[in-house]
Amino acid sequence: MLALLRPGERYALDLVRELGAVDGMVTSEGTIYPLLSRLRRDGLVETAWHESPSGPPRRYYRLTEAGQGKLDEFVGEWIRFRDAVDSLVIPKEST
Amino acid sequence: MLALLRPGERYALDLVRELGAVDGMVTSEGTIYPLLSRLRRDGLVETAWHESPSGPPRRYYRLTEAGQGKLDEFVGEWIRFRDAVDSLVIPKEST
DNA sequence: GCGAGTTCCTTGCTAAGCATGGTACCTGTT
DNA sequence: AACAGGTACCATGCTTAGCAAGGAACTCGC
Repeated sequence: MLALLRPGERYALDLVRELGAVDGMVTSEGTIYPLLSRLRRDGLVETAWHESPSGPPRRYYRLTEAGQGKLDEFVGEWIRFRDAVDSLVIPKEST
Repeated sequence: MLALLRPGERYALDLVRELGAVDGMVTSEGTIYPLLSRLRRDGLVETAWHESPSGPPRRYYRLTEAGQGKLDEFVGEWIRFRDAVDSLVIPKEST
């Protein structure tokens, strides 16, 4: 989620659609809205309302400093976790 | 969990220690006993009691056919998920 | 027969995912 | 002006998972 916001601000439904388009990812509004609320509560994202060209106003989410830091931290954890799972899950070659 | 059992049968505390020794992994008894029970309930592992050289008897877990299949299936999902997260999380180079 | 080490498992709290449903705004049509 | 359809927000309620904590039971050495 935080990574999706790195390039710039986005609104919720847009994020849902983006994730849905990525192979191997699953999400729905019921997941994303509570998640974004938590990120906001924890100060990792900020929001601002902007008008929409077609519909009600949108709440745009933007990374904070803390959010950027948390993302960097997560990337490190992810790399370690990923490599750990790889080492367990992918059979070693014995050739 | 299933991957840890691929090489052969193991008992629960042994699995906890193995996971604890892997960098980036966290577990505890409170997590894996319920997990192993679920795997057994779902027919993905079988168990057998063997005596221990030092303590009460141990319950050894072994992959079933179904468990092997589930593991293979998971590996495919893992690869797709892993690559999806990588593509989102790791900044692309613009050089 | 008692304490220490080992092994098994359960209970209870908390948090997350997600389907569902509900509200509000905007625009175009009648 | 009403209303229908699309867009966007968010909350409720169910289910499940993780995990710390605690408890029972076996074995061995003293």
